[in-house]
Amino acid sequence: MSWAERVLNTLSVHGHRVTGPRRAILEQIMHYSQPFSAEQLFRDLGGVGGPIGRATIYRTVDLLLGDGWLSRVHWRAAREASNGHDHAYVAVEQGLRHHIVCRNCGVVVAIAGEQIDVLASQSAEHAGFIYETCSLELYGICPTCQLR
Amino acid sequence: MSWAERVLNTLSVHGHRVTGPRRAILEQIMHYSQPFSAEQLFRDLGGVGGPIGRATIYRTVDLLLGDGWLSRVHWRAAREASNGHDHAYVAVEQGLRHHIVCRNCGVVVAIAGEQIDVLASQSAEHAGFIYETCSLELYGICPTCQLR
DNA sequence: GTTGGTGCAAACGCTTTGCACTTGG
DNA sequence: CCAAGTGCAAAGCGTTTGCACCAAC
Repeated sequence: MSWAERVLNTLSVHGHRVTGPRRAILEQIMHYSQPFSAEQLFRDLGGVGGPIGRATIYRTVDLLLGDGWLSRVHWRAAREASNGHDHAYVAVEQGLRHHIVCRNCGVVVAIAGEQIDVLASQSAEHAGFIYETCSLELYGICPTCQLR
Repeated sequence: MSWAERVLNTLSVHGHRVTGPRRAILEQIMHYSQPFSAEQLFRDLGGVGGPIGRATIYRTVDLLLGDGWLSRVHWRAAREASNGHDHAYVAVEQGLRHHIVCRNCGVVVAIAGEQIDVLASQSAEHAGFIYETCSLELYGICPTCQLR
């Protein structure tokens, strides 16, 4: 079952509707290997005059973000890779909340984070906090860019 | 030497000027214990008609961000704590790049991250990347809020 | 005296909103 | 059926920019 299908199933279970625009948006998101912006999504889905309105894009991105299906990336390198837009998003695979972004080409690779989660929860407790969640963004140069 | 003084020294060394507005902005930032937005900074420094223009706030925040003196926080909880504005910033103490944010009151505590950095660099290498840097945001409930 | 920094106000562009229409369940 | 979802276009608003003036070094 693909990421898009999993998202649709969950939406359905949560009482949301599985609509054409949502299918199209999810499908498009799956094709990205780099952080993308809402505007870029809009453009790639047909832009002005296309079948999907801007508002729907933003509302859907918000929905996905709220349910943890998307993660925001906001460092300069990531933003630049995403055409200069301020907010870039990355699809989140189950259990792979963390990711590493290439500062050169912007490609994103999800990484397993059990150890990170453990370490994070320990750090939180050390500060007296009740740990809830964390988000880690790594930056570096990907294998492909290293060869150039 | 305070954070503001350290920042000013570094700016000076880098060929930037130590001006009144910059002093005021740095001073104000030191007073925050929660993530703050550019707009909030502008308001707290006098707002419209005040001694410092909006443009200066934004330009300075950008400068500080670029040199790593500020860190961006962008999760919903943090944003809400920061009056609903999209971008929230946190002053970065030397070596304490990571921080934990209380989901309830928004208070921020810096945390040491040697272990996190080590783990991050290992994860990056495991993915074939040349590690450069990382940013970790933890979320939880602070000691004070736990008592309520 | 230079040149980087600043303030102002207008321009920008991403995001949100109101409302009538459409559609999924 | 009917509430959730959508499209459109306008409004909103945080952020950037151009330009003349000012002040740090």
